[in-house]
Amino acid sequence: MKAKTHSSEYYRQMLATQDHAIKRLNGHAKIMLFARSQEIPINSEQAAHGYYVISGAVRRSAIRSDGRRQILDLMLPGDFFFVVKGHHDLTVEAIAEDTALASYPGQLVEQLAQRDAHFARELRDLAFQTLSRMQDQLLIIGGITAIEKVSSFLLALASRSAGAKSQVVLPLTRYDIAEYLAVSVETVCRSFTSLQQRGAIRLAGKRTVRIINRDVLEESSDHAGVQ
Amino acid sequence: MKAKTHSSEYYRQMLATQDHAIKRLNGHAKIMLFARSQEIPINSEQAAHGYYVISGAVRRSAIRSDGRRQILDLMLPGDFFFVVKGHHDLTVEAIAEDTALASYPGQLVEQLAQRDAHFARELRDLAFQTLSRMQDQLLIIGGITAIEKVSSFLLALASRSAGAKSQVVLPLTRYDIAEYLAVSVETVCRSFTSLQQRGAIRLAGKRTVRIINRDVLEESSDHAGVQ
DNA sequence: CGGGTTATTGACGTCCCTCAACAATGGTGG
DNA sequence: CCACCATTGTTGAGGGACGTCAATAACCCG
Repeated sequence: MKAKTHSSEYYRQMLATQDHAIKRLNGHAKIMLFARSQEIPINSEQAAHGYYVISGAVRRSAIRSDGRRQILDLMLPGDFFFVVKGHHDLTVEAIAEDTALASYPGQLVEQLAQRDAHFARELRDLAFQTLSRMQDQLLIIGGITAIEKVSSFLLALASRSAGAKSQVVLPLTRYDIAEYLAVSVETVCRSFTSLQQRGAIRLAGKRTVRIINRDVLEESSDHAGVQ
Repeated sequence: MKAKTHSSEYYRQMLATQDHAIKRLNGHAKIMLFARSQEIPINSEQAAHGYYVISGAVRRSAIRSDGRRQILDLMLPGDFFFVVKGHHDLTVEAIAEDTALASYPGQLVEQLAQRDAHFARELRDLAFQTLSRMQDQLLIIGGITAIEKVSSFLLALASRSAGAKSQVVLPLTRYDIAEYLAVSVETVCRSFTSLQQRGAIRLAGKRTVRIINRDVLEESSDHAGVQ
């Protein structure tokens, strides 16, 4: 049974619930649907193109010289992000099937920012969102053990995803998680099973994590807890 | 023999050589000197306070729940950075003795940004600088082996530091490097000696690294090279 | 000179990456 | 609908890399 693709109107209604400064441009925003692994266009204008994640997930990643891929940022529903023609060769692509984005042409954003100084300021705050996300990721990756990383990752995901905090639906594969945490896929799997054996989480299906004991999970997320 | 502390006028001349959009506010900028490990004030206004590094080095770091410290960003001469009253408890402090900063009051920056849309745009680009730095760091930390991390770190430092690229003066201790790369201090040391044995670098004193063979160093900076 | 910080090297144990095999899943076409 | 195949997920064995503990050296500054 395949998930039904929603109408453009459906996504536009979801978009209306957002609370960003950008919402003032919603009238001019285009709703775009992406398949898994499909690249988000950069539209190489001068101005930085803006996107808002309605549903699904998006990753920004870079390829190392040795071929490995490192996910640099992970955008979830409710997140806003810019796409600039970076000096590095990094790609931005949809992770989940049927990822819905609202697209704000850089031209329009730039114009409004020039007219409205208050809007320009909120735009800057939006950029700090990205910075904050990357800081969190840096702290997660900087962990010593793999269980530490996976635990922090799950907690971060739980706090970012809307609704019930005790159940997290992973929008990414184990491979994506591995590339995000800079560990091998096998280690990610072993960490999951280990956390399950400790009674911290329970896997309901491959992609759904129920947080059984948050204390144990938080304890595992720092090095003292793992010992 | 202690390095002579320069006059405020000396630093102001160095500041005049900068090429940022912020230079228009140089007249209102204050020159501030910091000792090693001295914290940079946040001035908790609403507006984000701006700093330009004239000489020395600054680190932004966070303390983990297990007590370890992670350096989240490293600012070198020529870099511009903002200090916002972060939701996380992170500290910003000088690394090197006699670190000289130009301080741009958030109030003034905000005002000019409101008057001049072009300036506001350049301000946004300045924020992307920070983003770019953190992306580089994420790629470095995401490396597998320690030698990989140290090699990338040295190369990044060499490309960021002005002047002769074949000689890098480390503004930070081994401990700082360890906290930046998220590895132990001992491993940092071993990586240095290992790179020296391979003929990639040569340690001239504890804090000066001469890059003997850049090819070997670049080869060590990806995993294929380390094998 | 003396004490505190910084830097280096060794021994040891553990964690994780690699290779490998296999299971489970999902989509496609007959 | 089922067979097939690619993708995704899981578990085991083995070896190398790194963290920890420890001792010592080098350095800085009073």
